[in-house]
Amino acid sequence: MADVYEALAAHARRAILDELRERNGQTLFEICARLTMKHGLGLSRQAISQHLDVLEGAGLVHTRREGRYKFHHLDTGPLRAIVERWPLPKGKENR
Amino acid sequence: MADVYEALAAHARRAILDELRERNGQTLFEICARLTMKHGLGLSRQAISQHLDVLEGAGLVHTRREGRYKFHHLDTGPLRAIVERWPLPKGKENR
DNA sequence: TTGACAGGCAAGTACACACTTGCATATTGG
DNA sequence: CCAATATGCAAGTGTGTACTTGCCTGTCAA
Repeated sequence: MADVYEALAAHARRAILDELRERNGQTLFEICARLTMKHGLGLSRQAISQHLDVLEGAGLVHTRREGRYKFHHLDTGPLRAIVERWPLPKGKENR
Repeated sequence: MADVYEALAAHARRAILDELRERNGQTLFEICARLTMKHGLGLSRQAISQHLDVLEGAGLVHTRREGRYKFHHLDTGPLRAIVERWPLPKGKENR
């Protein structure tokens, strides 16, 4: 299981998280299309699939299989470990 | 200026942040010694120095020069960008 | 069934970066 | 001044990993 920090290290993976935050539960092909269109990333399907594996390994993405579709869901929970490890300065914890 | 995500990607840099959280304002040599002792990392001085440069570039560490000493201070502020970009699930924002 | 669609597996390539080695620069104490 | 301390600079090496290419498996509709 890869750690959260490694998962966040790649620009493409952060873009995927952005995409899932905007529209949760997308399939691999949807993510491919939208990443190419909106974020201007020209990545192959396999590249994105590999990134999704890393994100899932870090617990940032959960998947749900349905027939020939596989839907990807964002889970920001693991990010809490970051701000718990190095607490933020007081004043605005709740945005 | 390197981004926060890249800065957090390396295990050694996270250990340095841990060390600074425990005892703020350390010099390079102090960090070297304590990393070797407590965290069991066998890194050269230059390696740690390079890591500190990255952390400073990401705004996670600020430095203060004083004679031949250079003190390193932790700043967790940039971490806020992470939880603002992908908000945490409701319920426990303030631990 | 056949064909189209959605996804998975595996090996190869290329570049980034973590780490080292060697030398140079500044500050302080004797 | 001289030696020790604390740090900086620069080039080289090697491994990890992001990305590609090629092929295979599974699901649905006609």
